[in-house]
Amino acid sequence: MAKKSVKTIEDIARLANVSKSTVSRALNDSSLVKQETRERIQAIAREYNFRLNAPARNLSMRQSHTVAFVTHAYHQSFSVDDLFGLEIMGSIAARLSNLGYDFLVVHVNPKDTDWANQYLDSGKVDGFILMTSSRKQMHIKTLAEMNAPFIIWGMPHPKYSHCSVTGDNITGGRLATEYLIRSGRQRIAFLGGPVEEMEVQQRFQGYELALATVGRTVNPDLLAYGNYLHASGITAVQRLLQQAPDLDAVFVNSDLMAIGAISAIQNSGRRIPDDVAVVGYDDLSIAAFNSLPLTTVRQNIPLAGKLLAQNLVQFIRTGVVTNVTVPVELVIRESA
Amino acid sequence: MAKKSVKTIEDIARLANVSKSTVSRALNDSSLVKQETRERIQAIAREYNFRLNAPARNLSMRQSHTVAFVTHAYHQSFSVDDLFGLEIMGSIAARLSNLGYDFLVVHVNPKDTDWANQYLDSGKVDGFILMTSSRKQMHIKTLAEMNAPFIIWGMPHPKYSHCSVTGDNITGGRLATEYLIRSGRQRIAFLGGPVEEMEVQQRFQGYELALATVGRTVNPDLLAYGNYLHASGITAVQRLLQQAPDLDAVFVNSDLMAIGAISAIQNSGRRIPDDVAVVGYDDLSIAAFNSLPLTTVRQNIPLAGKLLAQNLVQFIRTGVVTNVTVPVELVIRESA
DNA sequence: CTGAAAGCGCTTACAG
DNA sequence: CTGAAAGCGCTTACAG
Repeated sequence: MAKKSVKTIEDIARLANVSKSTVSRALNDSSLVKQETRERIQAIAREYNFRLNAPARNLSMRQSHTVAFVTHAYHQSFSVDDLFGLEIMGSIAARLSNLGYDFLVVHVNPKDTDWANQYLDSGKVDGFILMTSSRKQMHIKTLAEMNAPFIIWGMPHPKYSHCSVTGDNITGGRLATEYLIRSGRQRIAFLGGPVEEMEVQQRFQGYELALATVGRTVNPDLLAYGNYLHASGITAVQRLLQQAPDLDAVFVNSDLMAIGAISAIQNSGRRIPDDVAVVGYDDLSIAAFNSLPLTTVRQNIPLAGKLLAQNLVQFIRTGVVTNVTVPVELVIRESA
Repeated sequence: MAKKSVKTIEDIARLANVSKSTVSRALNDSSLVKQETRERIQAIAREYNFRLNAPARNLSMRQSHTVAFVTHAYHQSFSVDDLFGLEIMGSIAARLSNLGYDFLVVHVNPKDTDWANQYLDSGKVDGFILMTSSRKQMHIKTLAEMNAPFIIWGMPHPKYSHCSVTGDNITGGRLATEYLIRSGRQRIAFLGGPVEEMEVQQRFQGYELALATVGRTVNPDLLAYGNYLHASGITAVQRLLQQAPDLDAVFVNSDLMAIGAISAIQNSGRRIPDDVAVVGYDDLSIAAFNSLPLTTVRQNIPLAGKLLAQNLVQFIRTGVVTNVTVPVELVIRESA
């Protein structure tokens, strides 16, 4: 297994009898080289299994060609609670890789306010993808004010102009509630994510809208909020059950909370979906795997990830800021 | 928000009235600079929020200071089935970051045999962390033969010398089985991962050992194999139930399969743990979240991730190959 | 302990 | 369409 002898474009240049410049252009598919030369050089590169040196290229171009995925890290270590992030990671990585970008995962310490500088000023990354997190608003502010390229999953910050991709939360809330109404449910509870989040307020709007359409009105006893995570689904639904023991349905803002809610409801002696119907949100892979498969509002995670990747790269390259919302759909299984 | 004016070590050098060399040394904590100078320079760097440029540093040092996490990608997109990988990712990333390494995630296409070259020869990464995957043996061969620095989760390949960290599978199998025996179970089934895997064979050894200790012997009707994933737990346990309708316990090689197995067993009209006890493996976060919390063999994921990170970095730096096994423990919840 | 200088392997004006 | 040369921002022998 001989040490590879062709390691730099200079080696290729020698082999092809051209200059380094031409090799560089050929390997970058520049239209500045004659097609025939380009193909000849590319063939040689392929033959010798040659790869451009990334650090050299990045230094020269003053771009890292890599993007950071900033993880929220509710806790010290990852768990199912981070499943949404994991699932979307897959499609982000795929799209990024075929755009020629690498995918760095950055686990930020919530107290650390310096991470963005650390990765940007060092030339390690060209931009950031920000997922949901309790600190999201603060992070957006930091990034926006330092003029860092970034994109977020969720509603854009009202005060700053930046890229985002978000689900259609109003429709999501409406779809879930309409279905519950059509199924004959009379006392439909709303179990939201954090009240202060725009996304949650929009899902609530959808809920309210659907209710209003059939002449109903929101009952404050039927409202509770959690933090999207499993444990909060349990406690929040217990609160609901106490405030309104006769509820017969609950629209939950995440699958994780829905799974928690289901077990708490079952423990209270009620049957699902007979006594109370539960609709989740997201359609993570566990929604279908759950012992009681979840009826839920499906986010289009593959599309969302793809857009997160390509719109960030587009922003890095051209500076155009996009705010897109991806459609949701209701998938009916057994919990409602 | 003025554009930053100090961007390179040259700027710092000017500010500190020293040479670039000295700045470089000071910022790298070299003992070659007088402590006082070093501290003065570091203070200036801090004041101006200066970061060394990573591509330049990497080019100069001919090291990327980044490690690739190679994901198995059973499917196109991530799901709960990749939860083990996700959970371990957290601790790997943490340890890597405090060793000064970055964490790239590489989603390899199973058919692609070229990914390793692509990342190594381009100087994008210094080494690889390989998790479980159907192609693991082949990937090890590829990496070993190209002399790439890497570490795997699992048993090392017999033919090649390389780093690894693995769980104590024999003890894991023994612990689970002994507990089931102590609980008075008479017909204990073994639901393994892929038969051809060393890890699975070792868990089987532990199972056999525990049985032998109380004078029992392995009944072939009580054996089945899956692929660690949820769906295979369902089908495999159905097979078992057919071969041995009177089984009263099953030791399952993953939590994911265990969850599938539980629902299939319940659907067959049997109660858990009363009629049949189920012990899982791994103790992923879902084990505790499951509607029927899992009794399971806990892998020490935080420790495993930490070792995976630091032993790979150690190998990169010094060439010493380590093969370590981390302990397991039984955690008793409600499924057995 | 410090500095001047070469070198890491690319890209890209500039000139032809 | 092609090449010579400068430059990207570091590190590190080498000399002092």
